[in-house]
Amino acid sequence: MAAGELQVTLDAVIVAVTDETPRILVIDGEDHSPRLPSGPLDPGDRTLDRALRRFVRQQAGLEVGYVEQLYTFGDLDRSAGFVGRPECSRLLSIAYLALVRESRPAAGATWMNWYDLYPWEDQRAGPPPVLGSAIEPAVAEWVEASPTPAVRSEREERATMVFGLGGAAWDGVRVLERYELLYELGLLAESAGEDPSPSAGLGRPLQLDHRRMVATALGRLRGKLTYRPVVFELLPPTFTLFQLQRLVEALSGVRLHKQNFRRLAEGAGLVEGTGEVARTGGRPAELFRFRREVLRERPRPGVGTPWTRS
Amino acid sequence: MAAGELQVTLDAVIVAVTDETPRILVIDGEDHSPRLPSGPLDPGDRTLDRALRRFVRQQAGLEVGYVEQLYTFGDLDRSAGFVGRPECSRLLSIAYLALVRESRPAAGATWMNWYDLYPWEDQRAGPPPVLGSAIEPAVAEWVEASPTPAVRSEREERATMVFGLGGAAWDGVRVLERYELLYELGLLAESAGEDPSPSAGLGRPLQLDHRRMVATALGRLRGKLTYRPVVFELLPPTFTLFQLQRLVEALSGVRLHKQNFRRLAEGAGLVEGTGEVARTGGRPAELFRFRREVLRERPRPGVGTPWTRS
DNA sequence: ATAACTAATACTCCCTCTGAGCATTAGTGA
DNA sequence: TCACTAATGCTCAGAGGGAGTATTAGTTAT
Repeated sequence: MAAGELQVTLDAVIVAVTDETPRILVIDGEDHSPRLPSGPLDPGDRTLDRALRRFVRQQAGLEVGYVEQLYTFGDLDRSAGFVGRPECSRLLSIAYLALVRESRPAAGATWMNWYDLYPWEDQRAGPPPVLGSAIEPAVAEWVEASPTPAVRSEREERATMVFGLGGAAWDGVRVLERYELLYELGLLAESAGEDPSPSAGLGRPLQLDHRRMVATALGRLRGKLTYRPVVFELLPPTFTLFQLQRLVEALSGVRLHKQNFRRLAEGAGLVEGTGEVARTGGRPAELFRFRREVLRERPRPGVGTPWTRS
Repeated sequence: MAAGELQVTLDAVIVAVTDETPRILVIDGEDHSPRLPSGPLDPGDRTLDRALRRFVRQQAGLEVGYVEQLYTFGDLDRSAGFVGRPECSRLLSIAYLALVRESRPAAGATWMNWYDLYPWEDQRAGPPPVLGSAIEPAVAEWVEASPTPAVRSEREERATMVFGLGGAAWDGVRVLERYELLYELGLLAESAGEDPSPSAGLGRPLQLDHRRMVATALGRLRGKLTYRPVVFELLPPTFTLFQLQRLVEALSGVRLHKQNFRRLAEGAGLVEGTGEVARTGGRPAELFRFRREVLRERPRPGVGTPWTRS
């Protein structure tokens, strides 16, 4: 690969949720860490969208439904520290988010729990231990080590915003910003440099900057939940309200108040009961379906989540 | 240019607001319509961001502050109907949104009212006449012309969602969706095809698909207003609350309730008074400044707008 | 059978946010 | 001094949403 050469690929973050675990599809790298499904931009593809669906079909044997462009990555240091990629060539990757219902496994591809990549993002059982044991001390130290008061103020602001330190609110959407701060602090395997790094509990890396891409996807998805009915792309056509709630909790990483969730979902006209019931282990639950008409009634239908823990 | 060749550019939607008019920077095309500032991706640019700032400096003599990546356009039909571009070559454009404070004009570049591109988006003086005279009839006709009930239902849903027909709410953020529907209906100059097109009042086109890019930018900016304090990028360091309100109105295309706007801006801790006052023609107004601390206090600080007209 | 358990569903309370309007104040210019 | 302009202050009502209590309808263990 010559210096200055430009290579363009499409990368896909394919998300499915089974058993309250959000997963992404990764391709096993033999001696490397796993990587995202990714394909070249073929001159024959009329649209980028089609190109993406084509190579996802080829590589993962998957027919994706919902697809959305995420971000285009093209900085020169993307492959920093990664063997086999000269830094002088530019790698341009157009990342996509795709949601699928069924999670049929595919040859060479694996479903991977996305909280294995970002353990600190799963707050369903309260703040994860890594936060207190490794992250918050490191961030606090970084703030302390500020060379000037101005820098210190900047760092404080960032720490507060991003990790909700100092009693501030934790914003579930800021996945990427948290990832980037940890990256800068050298806490992640892919940024640790020569230091063997104390990356215990700080998640598994992916190839190149794919972990950053997935962070982008996660943040985007969490944000979109609240104003577009995207959850239903991940559900079977009929489901109980509790299933829906568990799904939203899995994606947002937060526990929700059951009764309020019901009220919200029904009150917003997001779902409607089918008369059928499902046996669930306790009192049988009514089965619901997505109410498409809500799109006509409300400008921004979605499932609200309290992003804040005080 | 050979078939199958790939050309990558960065395109910039640079926004400034003066006198309650949001404007974008365009480069005058001699015999074509205006185009966005756009530059090649240089191998020497370490990051895409820097590449953008560099060529904006070169082409428009402008130093931009806030910069955000918007979307990457790469479908094959992007240059459809545009002279001088064979359709077999793929044009990949990474579009950016940039906000600037001062609007010093630049040689070869002009500031253009963005509502000249989308007259239907400015609802500050009530629904613009084009909506009733041209758009709504055309959309209604399109719905009527549905071949099957299923298609009809889809079209109805889309018309309702996007243009707020049938008493539904108008969502200011859906700029791109409105543009795309009008495009599909053949109402816009760039989509009219052989038909000379009745594009009166339907806005001026830009080169290639640049009008679509600006629509993306506008929608994104309107959305971002509500949860990030981006407005202040467009304001001088010190301003009156009414100035701020006029700015938000200009961007969102909607009139706001003055007293409530004040309460909101102050109550949310978004701004703080400097003791100074400005002579405004009536009772002097206090000058305010952006309160940076709000970033630490609130997870998603922004100026709310009622996106809905019933 | 009956009790213990699980999970769904119903309802209440209260606080905040926000849309809308009325009222007052402090300047400018005829 | 009055008319006018624009800023500022205040009230009120309804919607939304966070949190808790109570009730119901099943399953499972004894």
